[in-house]
Amino acid sequence: MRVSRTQAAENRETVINVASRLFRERGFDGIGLKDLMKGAGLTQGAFYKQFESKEDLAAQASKRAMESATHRWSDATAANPENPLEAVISFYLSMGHRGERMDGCPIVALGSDAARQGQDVKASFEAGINEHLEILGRFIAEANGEQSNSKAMAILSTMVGAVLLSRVVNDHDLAQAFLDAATGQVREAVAA
Amino acid sequence: MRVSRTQAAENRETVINVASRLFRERGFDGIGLKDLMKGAGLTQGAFYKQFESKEDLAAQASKRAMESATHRWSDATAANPENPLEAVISFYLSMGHRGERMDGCPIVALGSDAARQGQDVKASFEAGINEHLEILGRFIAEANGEQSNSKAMAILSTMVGAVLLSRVVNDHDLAQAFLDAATGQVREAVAA
DNA sequence: TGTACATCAGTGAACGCGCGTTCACTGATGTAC
DNA sequence: TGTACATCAGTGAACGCGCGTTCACTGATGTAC
Repeated sequence: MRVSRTQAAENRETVINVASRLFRERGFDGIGLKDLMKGAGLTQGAFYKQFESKEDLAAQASKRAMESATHRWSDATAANPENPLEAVISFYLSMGHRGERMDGCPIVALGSDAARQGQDVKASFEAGINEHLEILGRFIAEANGEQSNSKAMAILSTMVGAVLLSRVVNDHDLAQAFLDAATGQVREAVAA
Repeated sequence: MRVSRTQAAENRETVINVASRLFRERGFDGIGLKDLMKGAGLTQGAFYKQFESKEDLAAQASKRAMESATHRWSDATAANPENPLEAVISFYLSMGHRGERMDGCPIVALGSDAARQGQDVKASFEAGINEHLEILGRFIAEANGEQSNSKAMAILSTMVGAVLLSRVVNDHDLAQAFLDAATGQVREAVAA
């Protein structure tokens, strides 16, 4: 049965939000359209009224996931507005973040998968990464007055790699050691 | 028809080698047993004479992929034996490595997928990561006399993150910038 | 403002297909004597 | 060393299942008058 335009638009947003979380948890290939739509309270048949293909949804959901990641950075800095960089670092390089794949950084959760996707998905990631770099660059400038894009890239690399490595090992102590080592190096890089 | 024990053992090794490459290229969910066996010159029916399940193969192939990654590090250092650390850094953080998912570092190619797998796959990664850390630690000690596990972890994090980030963006220049930024930071970290 | 009709978001079944896994069978290999 | 038999790696078809996608249908929404 037909549904109002605003309701349809809301449903679309819900599907994208649900997908952005379930893709992160299970991978693009790890969850089907049926379960994705069910998570949004709809049936699979409605999917193609809103999206061109699963790949199309993957691109939309990747964009949404990256946007929600920048929101989480904002939330983290709200707790420590005097030192936003330190706030981001300690949130990102925490065992809490390691544990929540579904709501955590999409680069870590989906990076290996995204590298195999088409250019639309990569464009979503690229846009989000540029946004992340801009925010990081601003915080670094606040911390030491230096305007360095390269430093932001190196720091993002270290943080992404450390959380990824912490997730692929069983050993909690080793996972923690990666996060700690990265924290130390990032702090040094900022100060340098 | 039956095949000699040595032939059967060789076939098993071939399947593991093929899987270690195809999993890296397409992900654990991106390639089926039929194509995996075909890549080894066998039919799918033979699979369960050699492996318990696809997950079992994933664990074996992950182990093999990590081992072949350490071999590549050795090859890289053979080209520049006086500065093995620099040899590894410049090989790992290159656009060439970015482009060859199938033969490149499994942590980058499969890290996000591995984080969703069972403990056997993670154990394979963990063992390979420890091996990588040991090699890195040795090279760092050669370079500056310092014995620091933490430094090896931070450097590995930076390198893994940089290649992952370079792969999820379409823009070649941005990809190159991530590799360059990481190269700079890793060199500084070694010198520090 | 009220009525008649066209639109279209959502439903649920169906499509063909490839998946991981199982199985009866084959025939060369390995073993027992 | 030669023969008879048991073993078992590999074959190819079949299993049930879930996948992404399509489609006829429904009925409330939106539009035209």
